[in-house]
Amino acid sequence: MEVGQISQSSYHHGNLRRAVLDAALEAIGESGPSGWSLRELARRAGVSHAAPAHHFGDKTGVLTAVAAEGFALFADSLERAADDPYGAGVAYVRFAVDHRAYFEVMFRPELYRTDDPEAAVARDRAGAVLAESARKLAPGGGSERATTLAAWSVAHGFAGLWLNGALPESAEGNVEEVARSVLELVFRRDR
Amino acid sequence: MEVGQISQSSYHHGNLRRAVLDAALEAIGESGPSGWSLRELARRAGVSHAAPAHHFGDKTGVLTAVAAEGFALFADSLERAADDPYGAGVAYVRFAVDHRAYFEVMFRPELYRTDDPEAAVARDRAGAVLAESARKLAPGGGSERATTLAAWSVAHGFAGLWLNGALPESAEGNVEEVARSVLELVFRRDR
DNA sequence: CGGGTCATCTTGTCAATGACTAGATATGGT
DNA sequence: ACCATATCTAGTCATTGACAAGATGACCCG
Repeated sequence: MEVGQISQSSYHHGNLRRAVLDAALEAIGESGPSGWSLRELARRAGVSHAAPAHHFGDKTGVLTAVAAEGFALFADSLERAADDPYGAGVAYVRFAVDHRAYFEVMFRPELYRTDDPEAAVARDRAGAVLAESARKLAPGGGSERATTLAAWSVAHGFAGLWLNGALPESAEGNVEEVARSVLELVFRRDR
Repeated sequence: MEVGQISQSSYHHGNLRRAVLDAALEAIGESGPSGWSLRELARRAGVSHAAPAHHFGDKTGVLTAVAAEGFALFADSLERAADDPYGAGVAYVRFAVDHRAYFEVMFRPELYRTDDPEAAVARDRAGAVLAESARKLAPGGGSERATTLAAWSVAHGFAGLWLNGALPESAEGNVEEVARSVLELVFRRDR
């Protein structure tokens, strides 16, 4: 099962599933989550126009796989930073910036099958880390739910605004630096 | 605002531009910002398959018009609530919930022509209200920019999370009520 | 070695779509 | 009454997503 550069000219690709996913991520990065065609992915991977559908069923299947892989990577990132809620918030934004193609699909339910088992498992894993972080943020107290939502919202909102270029000139300079100064206000409130 | 039962069978529609826009908003509400075709809009409006293109140029043109109209309505909503920053935050979320179809297009630059004059004017108008509100939130102080971004992020993020159904069970019950409790934490910090 | 089995990939096809062209029809100004 | 122009229709083409049927070769068992 070597993944390698085997079979440049062979009938069987060797790792077409991976190649199509990579092509999809590239295409998403260039023109958004739906600015490409299955046939374009096939061309990028150098295979026939129907080959991608064999591995993913249909276009939605490709996006489902992207979302599933994205949530898995996302959960990994969050877990590495989960000691401190503020760190998790920074990791949230950093993931969105560093893995834009994944992020842009993950939170767009109309694009993929949200009930896909693999996607659901990964999403729940990420959700568990967020919930745990939130519990550390607001220990006890009636405002726990609100605090949780506020923290999640500020990270998600900043990431979204940055990704779609809505931030006027604020994103100039180091994104992470700006993100930190914003997140601090909510994650490290002098209550 | 029935534009008219005029000309049910006439060659000219009378207000096709409006009819296509309404059809687009309806379609977006049902299946997302790109889950429809120009020809479907034509069918909904009862005109030929090429009629919509005459008024909007192409599919991107329809989305551009939706975004422009959306930003105009958005600016109106914000202006009505601009006295108090917290009220503006609530209006922000309420607009997203009440005018979901508009909102889902407005903050997705890859879908439309962001440099469209009409869209740009409306967007700037909304931006000005937000900036003004933010100034009231954090009068002076070096953290003004961070506070502004945090407030914007929390409203935008909550709206986005609610719209794509990411909030676990928090959205159960009155959305506005939950939104208020979240926004309060950032907009009315007991500093 | 040899044959069978099956996932992988290709070729062929079809309806739907976006975009374009040319033409038909109404509207309003003069 | 005439005509310039905006509005809408009919026709066309390349591209696309989805599907069906067939070709290829990897792997297994003897």
